[in-house]
Amino acid sequence: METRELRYFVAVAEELHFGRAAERLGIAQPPLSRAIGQLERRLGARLLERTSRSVALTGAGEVLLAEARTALDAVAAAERRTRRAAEAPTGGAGLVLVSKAGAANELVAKLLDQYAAEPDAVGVDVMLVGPGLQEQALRDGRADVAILHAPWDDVAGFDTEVLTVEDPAVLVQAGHPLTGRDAVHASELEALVGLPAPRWPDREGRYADGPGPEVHDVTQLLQLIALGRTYLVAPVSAAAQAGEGVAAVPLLGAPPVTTLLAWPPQSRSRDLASFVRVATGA
Amino acid sequence: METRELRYFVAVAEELHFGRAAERLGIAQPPLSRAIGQLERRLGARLLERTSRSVALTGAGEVLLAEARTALDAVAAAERRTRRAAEAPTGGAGLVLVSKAGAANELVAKLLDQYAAEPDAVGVDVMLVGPGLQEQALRDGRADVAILHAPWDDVAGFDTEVLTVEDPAVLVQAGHPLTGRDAVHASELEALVGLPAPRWPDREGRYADGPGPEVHDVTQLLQLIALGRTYLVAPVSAAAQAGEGVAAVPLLGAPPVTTLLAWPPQSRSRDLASFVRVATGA
DNA sequence: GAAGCCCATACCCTGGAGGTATCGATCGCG
DNA sequence: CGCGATCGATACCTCCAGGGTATGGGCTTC
Repeated sequence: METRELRYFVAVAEELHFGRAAERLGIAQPPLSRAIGQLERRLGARLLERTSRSVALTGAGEVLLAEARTALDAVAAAERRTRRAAEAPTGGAGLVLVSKAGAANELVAKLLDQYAAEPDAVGVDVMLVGPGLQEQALRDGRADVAILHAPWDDVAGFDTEVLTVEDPAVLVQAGHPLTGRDAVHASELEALVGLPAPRWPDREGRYADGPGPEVHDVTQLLQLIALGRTYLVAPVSAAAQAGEGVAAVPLLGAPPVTTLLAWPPQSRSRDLASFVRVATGA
Repeated sequence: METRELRYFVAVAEELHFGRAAERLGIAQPPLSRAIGQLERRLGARLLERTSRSVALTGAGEVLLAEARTALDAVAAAERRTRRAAEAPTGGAGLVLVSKAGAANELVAKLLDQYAAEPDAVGVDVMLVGPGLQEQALRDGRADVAILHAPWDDVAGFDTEVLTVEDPAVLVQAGHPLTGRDAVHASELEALVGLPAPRWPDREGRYADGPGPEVHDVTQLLQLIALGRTYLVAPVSAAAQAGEGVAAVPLLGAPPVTTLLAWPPQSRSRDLASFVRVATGA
């Protein structure tokens, strides 16, 4: 199977419409129909159930959609990381670290300082993205190593090292009724806080429907908290840099927040290995 | 990048010889030279340093080799799993479980029985391979779920659930001096056992050089142990099924052996999920 | 039943992948 | 030092696969 075929199939599977998929791919509809037909014939599997009015995925089609996405990510990662490896000696960054915008700032700063002091250190670019998007950056090669927060971020499929374990806290507007309390229990959180959770964009930059403000970075989020429009559950350390107008209340009965370093398991890069070694204090 | 280009590059990178790589790929040498040249031009990166007498990987080339291997595995997995998904309703196996030949037999049997009793159970094929080859089967889609043994097998990159934790033991010929002892400490194992470790084939079916007999399944290995030609460190449960002529001595000072279930993290298959649920006793 | 939507088929054309022949550089050897 | 052998690169040709346009044919909708 060629990546072109996988790209074509993913486009059709996502659009469930040959015409729109072809437009998205920048080709005409007939070649797309043929390409999918050939793919089905060679796999010996029906991937799409189509009538002249609708297109639907078969079971095999759903399997291929999931597998094709990860395969295409792996190919994209190969291309990006190779490009970066070639540029690295001539001024490009040797490593890209991705973190949640606004999170774990102190930790990251300390980490970068420590690493920069190493004799064989290479340049490190820091990339900041919304929650849940770091994993994607790691998978498709835009980043080499990520700061993740279990249990919120999905750690599956990466090598990890734990950096810190912290208790969670609720961040609300200063003066909110909750701030009068010593702590909140997770089970009563929703009722007591009385505010909608913020909504972050997904990997295509779109927002799901629902209550709660749309946010795309932490500065913006902290302002919205200070204005009493939303709240946030975060590690206690985040409360320190929240600033004016925001108060933190310890959250009980919730799992601790583990900050960890994650990287793709097949990475055998010398630079990455030495970065991880420094980060884990070995 | 197309998978064809990645296959070509991997062939050259592994052979470090355009002629042999072309032969392996079943094409002539000139198109291969051109394809690599084009790849380098499009990536803007020199991948191979070649003189008329030698071919060597550049830094970028090494990165691409590692990344390309995992990308090609992902593509192969997409193809295999799609094929299997299409065959499943008509008699093919819905799931493929891969385990080390001869290991954890009882556990696996119990697991399969429990799962088969589920209302929505699908057929499960069991695939047995040599140590260290299960991960590859999982990565390239020949299997959906594996039984692995930490810390011997490499768990990186998979979702896992722990099944059992056991103490390790040394399996030697019955009557071996060691069998007179209550236990052995890991640090003194090599000196006391006085035998070479067995050698298993790697992913291409080749054996590394060194002392110790070449083995490719556990029956064969147990016979060799009974003949006093080699020894094995295994979880204590393995000793039970070792049979005549083989004795087990507890091994101290070594990490416990964790038997775990592993599967590719992106798998969203309903069947796999229910298998894992049964296996973890939830 | 007329119109519109949408996927499949028919047919043509071009780019690029693959083949053969050969060059040019390098190394070993007498 | 010159000769042959080795090996990657280049030149040139062929052919097919991937892409385009035109159109058919099944459904749905008023």
